[in-house]
Amino acid sequence: MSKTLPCSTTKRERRPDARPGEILSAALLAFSKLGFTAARMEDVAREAGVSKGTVFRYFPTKSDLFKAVVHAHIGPRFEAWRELIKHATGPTGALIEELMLRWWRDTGSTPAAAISRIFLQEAQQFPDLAEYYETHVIQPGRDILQSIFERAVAREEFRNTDFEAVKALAMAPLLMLAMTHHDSVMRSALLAPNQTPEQLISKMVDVIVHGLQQPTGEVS
Amino acid sequence: MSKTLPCSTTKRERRPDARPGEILSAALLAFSKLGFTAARMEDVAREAGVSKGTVFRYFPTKSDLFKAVVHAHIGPRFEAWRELIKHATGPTGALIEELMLRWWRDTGSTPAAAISRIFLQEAQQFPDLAEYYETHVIQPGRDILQSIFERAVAREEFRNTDFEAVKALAMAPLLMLAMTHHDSVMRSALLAPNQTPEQLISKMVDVIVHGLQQPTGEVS
Amino acid sequence: MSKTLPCSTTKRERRPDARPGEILSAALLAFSKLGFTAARMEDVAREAGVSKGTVFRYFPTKSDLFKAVVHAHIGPRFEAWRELIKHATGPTGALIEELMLRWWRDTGSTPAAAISRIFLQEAQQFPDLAEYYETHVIQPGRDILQSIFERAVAREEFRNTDFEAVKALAMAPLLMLAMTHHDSVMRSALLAPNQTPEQLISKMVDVIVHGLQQPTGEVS
Amino acid sequence: MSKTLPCSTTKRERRPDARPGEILSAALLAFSKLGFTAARMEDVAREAGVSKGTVFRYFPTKSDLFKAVVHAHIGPRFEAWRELIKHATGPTGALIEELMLRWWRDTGSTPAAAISRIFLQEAQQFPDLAEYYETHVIQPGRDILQSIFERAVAREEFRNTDFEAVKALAMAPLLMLAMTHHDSVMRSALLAPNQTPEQLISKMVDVIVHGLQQPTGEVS
DNA sequence: TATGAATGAGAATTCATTCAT
DNA sequence: AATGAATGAATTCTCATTCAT
Repeated sequence: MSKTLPCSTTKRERRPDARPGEILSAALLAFSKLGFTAARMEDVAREAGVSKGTVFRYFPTKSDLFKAVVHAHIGPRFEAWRELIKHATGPTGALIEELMLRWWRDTGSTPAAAISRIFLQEAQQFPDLAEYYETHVIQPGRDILQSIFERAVAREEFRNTDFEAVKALAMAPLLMLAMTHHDSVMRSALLAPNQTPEQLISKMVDVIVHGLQQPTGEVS
Repeated sequence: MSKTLPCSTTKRERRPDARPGEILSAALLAFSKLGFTAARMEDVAREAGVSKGTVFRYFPTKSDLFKAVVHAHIGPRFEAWRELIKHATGPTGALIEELMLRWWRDTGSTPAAAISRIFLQEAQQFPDLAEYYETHVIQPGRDILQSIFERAVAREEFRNTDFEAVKALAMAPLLMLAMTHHDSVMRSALLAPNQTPEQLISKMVDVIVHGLQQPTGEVS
Repeated sequence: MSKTLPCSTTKRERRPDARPGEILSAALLAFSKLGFTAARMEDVAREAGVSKGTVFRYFPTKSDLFKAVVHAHIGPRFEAWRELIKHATGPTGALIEELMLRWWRDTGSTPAAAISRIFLQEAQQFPDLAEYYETHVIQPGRDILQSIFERAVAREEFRNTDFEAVKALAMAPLLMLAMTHHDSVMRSALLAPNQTPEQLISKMVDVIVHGLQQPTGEVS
Repeated sequence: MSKTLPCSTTKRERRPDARPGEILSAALLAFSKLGFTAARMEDVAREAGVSKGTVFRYFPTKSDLFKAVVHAHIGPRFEAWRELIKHATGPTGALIEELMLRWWRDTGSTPAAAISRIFLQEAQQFPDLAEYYETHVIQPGRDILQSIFERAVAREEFRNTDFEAVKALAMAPLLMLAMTHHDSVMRSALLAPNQTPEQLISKMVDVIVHGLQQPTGEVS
């Protein structure tokens, strides 16, 4: 039955090194569409173009796969951002806008953004991941914003204040934007019908920066 | 023959009027902990102190139960808010702060807030609910904010601008706060260690209001 | 809350004596539509216009209910038929036709006919019922046919032969007719499009009687 | 050969080609014993020697399994019968007897006969199957009988008459025989204690053929 | 006695995981 | 190493039966 001629053409392309990456991409897609519980390993396998068994060869359990997805997409660009801040010369408002638009372009608008959404739902099932996330994503993010604000105070652009709330004010809309970007219903909660995410980001930065500027006159 | 030996606490109680509400509460809890897919109907039953069968007596399917949970907790206080706005006499900043603190107290900090989080993850499975949510929650919310801003412009408190982004700026942190409030990891993404949600809200309103005030001087 | 005035009008008609009969009728209907397993006790209750609890008051289990249905509709008219045979004077063909048409009118075309169909499917689950059926329905039926054939031989209408097969030949189409009468698909297996059951019965009797008549000539 | 070794080690076997057939056989057995509703998928699995999951791998739902069972056993031999008729030379009585005995041997006495019984009880649940059955089993069956009768008329063996009733007279006992063959109680309704199905069939054909022969003398 | 709410064993179906090929 | 057939525990949902009212 299975007599194969001694033909040298290998029908299947062998890319064993590429496999894990393809599986991770497929898994990110599956998890972002359905969440951790509802996504099926078979979906991941099909999307990755391999068999179920192969997925399990690289990632022994579904949880392992999820953790690997998170690790593969997490905490990537802090170094680049720190460089940007270090060498920035212009006004802080423009710097913040630049950083936010970059984050949106590189992370928020990509499938990786779904990870935050999944975390929001299922972090409790992965306490070790959650700790990792806290250490490698949340804290660095807050630190970077803090350094920007301190720079702005030093440059006498912003009044000195408690910046904790401002960080939340700046990060929350971005995260919401990212988390809702692939869901038509929830997206409309943030984004007006003809508004692009980039426009929203620019405008928000504008309001925040205004709100933080040195008071030229009195404040209510 | 009668195998029922210990008259333990398994008393049947007939309280048909109370059951649906109890089940709904239990379901909200279960869904908010695990999400729609991962929550088991048996969890709901145990939490409500009834048997599996009883849950199904009142809610024929898991989807029906979820929809009932949403309907029971959705779109509640718009009328009260509109009244508040209509009779408000003080500065707009104080009005916004009052509204947001109320929302937090009445909704955001309660288990009902989990509904938004579940929606974020699984709305696609419930298109009819999503439409309802859009109509009865999101749109009214946006409209109320819009009316506040217009009032402030009329009173010459705020400069006139495109308020779409401001709405997002105001709503996103509240939603994030609500969605992360019951998860220790994600909560720290927004809230600084010793900060209360109320403090965060007040401070954020302060920054936004500042950012919208009539320019006393020039803007960068 | 439920204060009822000392009004003497009883809202509900009390017919405790009629209850079991109504439940049996409802059960026959339900069983005939869906079979024993698929029919639900609640269907029976609703059809009978009582509550589930009431059904169980009269018939402790579903099996008991089924057995009661069978007993209520079984083995009914043998005496009447025996009388008819005893006093018959005309040709045997007419007698058989008369008996068959009566059976069809009184039993085969009524809901009671469904019992045979259900039996066919589920007799194994009710061995005691099956024995009862054998004793009180099948044997008497065969005996009556036997007596008719013997009468016909005595009257020199029929040639003497082994009548066992003839009984099967006579009974099978009637039973099939009864069992398929309420199912449009299977009914067409027997009944031609514009044929009535009565026409079919008459014609079949005609053929059988012909086949049994004294040979006037030779037989192949 | 096909007896499973009494070795208790539950070895997994991979025989994807053989599985569907084995499952179908097991399902036919289970359905014929209990009917569609009462048969459990686990029964089918155990009978087939596989796990529940394996049954569902090949047949996604219980209905699908039943439909597959029907298709596997339905309407098979019409071509063979038509050939037989075309080349028949002898008397029609012998031809009919031959056909009926063949049907009994090849279909009526096999487990496949149970399909008719299940249909009789539960066809309403499968309207598409019912239509298929009507088209591919019932109609061809009637057509074949019709062609035999017309041949007999042409050969002047049978008097010309309306054959619709005769078809019913011929088919009903066969179907009843098949449907009751595996149930000891109902079987005795048709078959006398020491009678074989083959004897019954031969004798019935004899009576019918007699009843249809050209009248040598007068007819009632 | 009648009701229908409550129960829980059981059935169909799903899917992470295993393992023969 | 790769495949996908096979497994069975877990999950939704059903319904005969029980029992508080």
